[in-house]
Amino acid sequence: MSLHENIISDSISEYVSNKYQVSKSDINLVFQQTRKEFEGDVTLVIFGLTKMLKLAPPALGAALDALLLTIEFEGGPLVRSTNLVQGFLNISLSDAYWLSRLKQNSLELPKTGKKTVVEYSSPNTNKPLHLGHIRNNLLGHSVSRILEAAGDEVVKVQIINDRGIHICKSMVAWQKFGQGETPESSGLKGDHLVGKYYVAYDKAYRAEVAELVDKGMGEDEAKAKAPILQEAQNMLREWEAGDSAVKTLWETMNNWVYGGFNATYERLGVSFDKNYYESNTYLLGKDKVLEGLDKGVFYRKEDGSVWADLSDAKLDQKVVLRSDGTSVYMTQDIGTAIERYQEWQMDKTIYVVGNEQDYHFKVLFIILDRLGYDWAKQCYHLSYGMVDLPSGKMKSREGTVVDADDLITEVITGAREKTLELGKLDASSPAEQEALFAQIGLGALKYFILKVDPQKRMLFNPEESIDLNGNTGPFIQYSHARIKSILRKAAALNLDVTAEWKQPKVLEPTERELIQQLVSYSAIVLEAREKLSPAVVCQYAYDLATNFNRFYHECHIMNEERAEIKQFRLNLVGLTADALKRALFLIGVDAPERM
RNA sequence: GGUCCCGUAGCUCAGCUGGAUAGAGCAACUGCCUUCUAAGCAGUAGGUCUUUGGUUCGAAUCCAAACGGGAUCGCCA
Repeated sequence: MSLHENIISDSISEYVSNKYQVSKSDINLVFQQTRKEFEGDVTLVIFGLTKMLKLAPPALGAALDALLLTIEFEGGPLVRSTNLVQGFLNISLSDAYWLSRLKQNSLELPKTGKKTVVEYSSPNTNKPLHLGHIRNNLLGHSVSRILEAAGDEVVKVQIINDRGIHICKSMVAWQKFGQGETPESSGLKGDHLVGKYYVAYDKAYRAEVAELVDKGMGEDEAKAKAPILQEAQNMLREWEAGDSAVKTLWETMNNWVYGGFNATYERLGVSFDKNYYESNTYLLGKDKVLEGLDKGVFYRKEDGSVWADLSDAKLDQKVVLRSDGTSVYMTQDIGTAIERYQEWQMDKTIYVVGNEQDYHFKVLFIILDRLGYDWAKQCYHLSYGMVDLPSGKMKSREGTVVDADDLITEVITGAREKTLELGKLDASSPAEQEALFAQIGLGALKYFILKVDPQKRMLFNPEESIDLNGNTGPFIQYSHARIKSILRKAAALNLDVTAEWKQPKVLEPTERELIQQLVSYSAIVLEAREKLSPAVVCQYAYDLATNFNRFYHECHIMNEERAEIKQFRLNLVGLTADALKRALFLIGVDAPERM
């Protein structure tokens, strides 16, 4: 609730509770933003009150009107005027109030003293990153920045799934077909090189299965007995046994992949404070499962496999250790969670993982709870929807996956073409221009993805993702650059943008709207933290940019003749630029000084 | 089949702790660059908020069911 809502609310509660002998706690006032077609800044919905007090809206409205006009704020009236339409009391606040709010507005929020670990990305090391990872990365990174802006201490981590049969498949294929190829010799990015052999594996595997089926073997049997699969399985066993040749190859190929991932992360502008590797944590998970078995949290079947019985939580049985004693996905997530808590003692953990794993995390959190970890209740799965393409769902087997590196290159190319088309580039160096194209292209891509509510499945249309007009990242960047241009002009004339302004007699409507938007910044950050949704920030940034553009169109700034008003407007747009830049920062988008 | 998520304009999305005539952008059509960046501003047109029932003074919003789309229920990760 904002300041004026609190003041008005207190005042009305006091009045009503005294006059009508009702408890203050029963008085629930509903505020909403006044609709455009009515005059006012904020609207109090009084249906609830009229019902509780058994009064007609006009009678109550008149009483409240008189009351509101007496409220003082810093020596002047808080409320300029009100009007009642049915059960809606539209309230216009005084300009003095808004200007005071603007002067005291801060874009810094107090520290909460809470520590949050955000896990995101979590790639497998057998193939390059794709569009799905991009949504994941942008969400994780943006949520981290939002939490930080809201005052939390944030630790960004990724768990790298660096071990398992999928890696062995790439390794086997590289051994068979690779002829010693390396990123250097092939000129391929390391993750793409390893991905190439994962594809080669799959191709060989399917050929072998088809051949076995031709020879009369059943399909299921053929799938299990294809020689190349057996080679991969054998390699996994050798890996687990610590075979040095296998380990060396594994390390080599994984390092190629890490080099590739890091390059992609850097282009995307995301980062991590710490990496966890499944190869380091899966054994801890196994120990913890065995402890849990002793404590009766799990049970062992005759074949030796270990299970969690979650039927009392309306879930199924879930395997946590295979009959041969090796770990499954759940095992290592248990280990990682425990290790991480020991390391950070965090108040909250957020797992940014796609919604296809809703069930997995539900189970994981229950198991952690049953193992006796009270922090299990502070674990949260930030579940996001799949990314669809206009052609349908992404499927790696059908080659319809959008590669992350290709996509980044494409949006930058798109930004370059469209910017050159507009022909608005200042005389800047080629390097500076390229940097700008990257800022704009990625701004478009990030905004396009983050403006959608994380929980929803989204359609990714490559053409629309590089749009520069309308509700897009570049529109917001442009609004910021426009202000910067004005401020440069002011600086050239030795005008001090940060100097104190004198209060204009009357605010223009577009000025007032811009101020209202500016002072709601901190509330928006808190809402975004509450909802863990960068989309909230996107909407805010867009609204703020729209408000600025309307103001810009209605009011002169540098051409304003009245010096005091000019000074005020310079201040106002300066503050707007700051807020725009901060909001963009929260969604990982750069704010160019000119464009 | 069980569980979970989604269904709003031609398209992509807001709005969902119940409130006024359901909002943006794109696409279509009209205006506005001899004053601060037209990547902009103003406007026209476009909707039985999937359907049905319920709760309520009031439902896109809450509840139930149906229909449609998706995910998941592996000793894969």
